[in-house]
Amino acid sequence: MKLSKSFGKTVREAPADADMISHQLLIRANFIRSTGAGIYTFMPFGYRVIRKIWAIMSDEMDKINGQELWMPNLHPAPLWQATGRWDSVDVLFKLKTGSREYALSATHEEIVVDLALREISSYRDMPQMIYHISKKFRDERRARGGLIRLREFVMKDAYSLDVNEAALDEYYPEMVQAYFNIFERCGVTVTAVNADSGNMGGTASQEFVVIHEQGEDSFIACDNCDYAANVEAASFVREGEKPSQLNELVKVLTPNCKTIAQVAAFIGVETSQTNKAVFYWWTMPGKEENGRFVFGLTRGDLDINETKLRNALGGGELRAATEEEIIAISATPGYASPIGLNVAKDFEDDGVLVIADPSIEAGGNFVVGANDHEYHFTGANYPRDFAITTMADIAQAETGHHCPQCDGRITAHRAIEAGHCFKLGTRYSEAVEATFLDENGRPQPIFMGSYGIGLDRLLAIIVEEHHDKNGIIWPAEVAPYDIHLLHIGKDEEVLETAVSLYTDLQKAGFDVLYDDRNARPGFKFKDADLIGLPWRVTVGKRGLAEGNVEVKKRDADERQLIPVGQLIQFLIDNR
RNA sequence: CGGGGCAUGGCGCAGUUUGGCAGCGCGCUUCGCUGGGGGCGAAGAGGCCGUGGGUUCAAAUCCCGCUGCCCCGACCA
Repeated sequence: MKLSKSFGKTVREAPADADMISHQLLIRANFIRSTGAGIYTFMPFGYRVIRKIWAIMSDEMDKINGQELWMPNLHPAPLWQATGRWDSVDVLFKLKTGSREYALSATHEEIVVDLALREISSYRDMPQMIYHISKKFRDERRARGGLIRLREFVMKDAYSLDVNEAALDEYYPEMVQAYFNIFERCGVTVTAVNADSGNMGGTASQEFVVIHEQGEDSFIACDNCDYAANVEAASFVREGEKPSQLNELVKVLTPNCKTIAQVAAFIGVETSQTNKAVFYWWTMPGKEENGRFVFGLTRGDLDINETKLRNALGGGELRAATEEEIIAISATPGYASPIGLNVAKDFEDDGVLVIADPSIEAGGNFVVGANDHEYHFTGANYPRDFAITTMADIAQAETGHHCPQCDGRITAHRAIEAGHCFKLGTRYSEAVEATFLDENGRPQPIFMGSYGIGLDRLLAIIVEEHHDKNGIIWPAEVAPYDIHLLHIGKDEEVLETAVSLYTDLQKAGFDVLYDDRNARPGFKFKDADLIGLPWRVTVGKRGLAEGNVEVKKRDADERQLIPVGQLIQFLIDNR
């Protein structure tokens, strides 16, 4: 490609509101252009990188017996209604035309399970793994970070179909390894962590995360062992002992102490010597009218993780309870505890659902609300002084907590989610009765797995990890071109040499970007650094007088003079 | 969806406080000089000041509504 003919051009300044480095550099270097919030055009350079990543993914998927196909992006509504996700997936783009309704492809489980229903009839038809690379559309409430969170994006999604859970369990690690291979070939350092499977449903999932302070995800990793998990799935040891002697329950006046920090300071104890109550209104999907009050209880120094709480409840939606709802269960906002409330004995019982974190037993003689305005109790102990409905791990893991696997401490990291693997099990196949006949002629549900990586996000992550103050530094396998060729000055011999190198390098199998513009050298060098191809070859009068051209790797400081005749062999040797 | 910010030529910005000719840098066109890290000079093109209403002799500037974009949070397959 001759730079003088390429579509679009590099710009000196990125839009001021581009916050992430990848966003700034990709715009400046003419890889992407914004078309709307969370909607981008891939310019020719950017699209070449997408195709390079695409090739890596196809290669790794094919190696584990994947078959690439191409599924549609317009999904008839009945397919999504059949799995129940037409109503439960709130980022789904829906279209209506006449009497027909469609969803834009937010993901492709519905299409796959529909295909499986038609194509898989016997255990002999499995195992299968199919995948494709195509557009996804999600009505994100807030697109952000350039290519990090988009409304329209490109995803590689793969789906495995197996006869039973054991077969899925056996295949799953191959996919995880393929994921590590993909990320490694793209030059990205990932950590695999156990994660919550969220709306996807299923039995297990792993997230591939890249540590990044501007990431929107966070995960927990042990400083000492290999324990790692998304905060929504991370556990930790509740440190603290029950006191040997239980104090008496005493009601004390605590004026203006509505927060844990205030009451702890007023009484003169650590926040870990208190209990924290958080109130939610919980609704199961499709049963909005049958909402229930949920009382979440943890030790005062810990926070409730809503996803963990939701999982403890078996799903559904949570929102903060209103003051009226709190008063309606006879609790006092700011001074609440389960003491004196009609606590449900179990989920069937009508009382108040109290979900408590085990941390309320790691300690004792707590300060808790007295359900009376401006009063707290001291010396509160479970189960002596109050009942709960159930105990569950609902507290958020934080930096400094004790690792659940070893003696180490855990640290919370901000991260970008680069990929996700789910063991879906029979969540989708049962919804549409996608079954097959086993060896005994009995119908069995298909066991599915689904595995996704966002290509645009991955491209952005590559830039986040591979750049310097001058521009992008593309890893060789994903670079849009191999060589940035440029000439300096107007000297006839220089021009002729550059033009013939342009042809010869391409004949030797290299992808070459030739800066043939009549521009000053500094200008060309700045552009070369910005675009960030692995090799820069400079033809100038000075070097050529000695029969040399200058070769520089983008990520190295030193330049080498190579005789023109040996350039191709040099580049092949150093590929 | 809650909070905050921004909207002036392709990009980056000034001008808005205190209403009175729409400006600067980069980029673009033409010409000349220059030629190893975004060079210099000269002459040009390009803007309904996001949008709808209002106040006023007069609105980029003041008032009200709307839209778009960015950031934080919530949510997230």
